[in-house]
Amino acid sequence: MEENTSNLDIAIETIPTISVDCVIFGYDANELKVLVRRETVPYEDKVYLEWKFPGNHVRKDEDIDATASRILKEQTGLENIFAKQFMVFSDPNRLKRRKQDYEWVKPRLQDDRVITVGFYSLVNLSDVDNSTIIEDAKWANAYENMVLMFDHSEIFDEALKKLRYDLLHEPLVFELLPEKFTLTQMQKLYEVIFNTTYDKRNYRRKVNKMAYLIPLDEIQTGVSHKPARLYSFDREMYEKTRTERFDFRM
Amino acid sequence: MEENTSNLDIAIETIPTISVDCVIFGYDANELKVLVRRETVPYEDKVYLEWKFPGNHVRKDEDIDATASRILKEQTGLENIFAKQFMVFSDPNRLKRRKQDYEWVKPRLQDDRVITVGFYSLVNLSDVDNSTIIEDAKWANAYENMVLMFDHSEIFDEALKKLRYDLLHEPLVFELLPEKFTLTQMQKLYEVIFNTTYDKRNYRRKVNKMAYLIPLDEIQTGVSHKPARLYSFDREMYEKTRTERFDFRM
DNA sequence: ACAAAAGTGTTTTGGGTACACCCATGT
DNA sequence: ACATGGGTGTACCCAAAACACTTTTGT
Repeated sequence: MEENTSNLDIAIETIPTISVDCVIFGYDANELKVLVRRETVPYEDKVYLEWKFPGNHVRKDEDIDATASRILKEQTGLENIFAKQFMVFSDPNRLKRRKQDYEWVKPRLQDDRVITVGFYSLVNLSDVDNSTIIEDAKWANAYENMVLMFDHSEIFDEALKKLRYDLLHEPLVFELLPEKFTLTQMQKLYEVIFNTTYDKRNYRRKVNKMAYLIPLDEIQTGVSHKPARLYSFDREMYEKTRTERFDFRM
Repeated sequence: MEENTSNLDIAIETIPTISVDCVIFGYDANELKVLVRRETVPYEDKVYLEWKFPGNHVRKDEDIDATASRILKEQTGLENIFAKQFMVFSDPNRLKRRKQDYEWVKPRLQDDRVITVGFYSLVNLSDVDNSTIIEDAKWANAYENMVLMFDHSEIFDEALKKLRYDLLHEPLVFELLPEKFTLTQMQKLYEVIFNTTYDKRNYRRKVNKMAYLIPLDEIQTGVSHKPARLYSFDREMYEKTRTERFDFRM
């Protein structure tokens, strides 16, 4: 679960049996992406190229949200981005499901049983400087159904389920959008995450009722068509006007 | 986090840094209840009577669902009852928030840092034989706002939030009802959990659309008024007819 | 002028909500 | 006969969904 720290550091600083794994979703060019890291896994005279989500052990003095923030900073260079725990994965054999994976991870562990807390996160890809920050990592299409190490495919499924669930009940969509965005950008984002399409007029009627969606005196530039009005999200207004039963279903 | 096992057993069998705490909800006589255990906490020449949720460390060979099942069996005598993880609590100081609590728990721990996974559970109180099973425990009114040990008040708040959330999106209500129930019992249960009231006719119109709610050729007995028809939940029918967006909102 | 996306209203349908009386049973 | 909860229908309003054309800009 640990790639960036030596065994000695683990012994000194971390809890050997608890890790955090992060499913980092990003949005770009009408595609939902997810960050995976490449690992070279030598096994029986072969070398496998495999992929997994970034993860890390929990340090002795931090809570799991701090662990997740630390991982997100390392992977994306960003701080204060949205992240949320969604599920604990605790199968005693979760690291041993394939021999080569277990052989790869064993020397990095102090204990062969690691319970991991899954976090999902949303980042706006235009905020990420891919060239400098990310090595041995790629933004994969989230619907590509990659084979991942350990139980990470299962972790992905649960993360996507929870992302969709939460997106309908919390204003998460604004974590994925730039500060100023068009209504079409917002609509496309829902469409790509829920893998569907919405009627433009009905969609706009619905979002126009949201008092916390502020139309700006500003329009798109650099597009070869009628430029769209930009909007921003007013979190304060949202907190003031939200109701218990509110939902973001489109 | 551990009351029923000696320190030696912990050393042999369990993971010292990970526990499961269970918020067990039960329904009876129009009241939502929650199971708390009494602990006697001696501190500075006084003895405090305090309450907490039942919890236990995770054993080396079990996943956290098995840990939760084990706790539920110990506390209620019931097996195969609904339980669901809802959140991880990982504040490094969560056991040290009050001195007397920490002094009490310290000798029961191998490690002063324990991360706990919160589970909530739903039981039908008519299935529980309180007289024989539960010692040093009581079913408290869930809305009593008890002061609990450690971070257990926070755990309760999150459990109730998740219970309500899930109740609207999964057929959990049937875990709390007896096998055969009346529509009024079902309505009262929603009302007590959401602390509100619903119109009887509108409520019935809504549930009558649920194909998996089977009217039986059987009526209540022993009531001094018109006896109500009994219904049962057909889980197979539910699985067949449920849709992605289904919800149980009343 | 053309391409490309922005922006805008009406109609139909179904669900949510508010509301009051008679019925069947036990005591 | 009375008390108690069981059981039922209608009217209004609003939200969801289906559907097509004009506008503005860049090239």
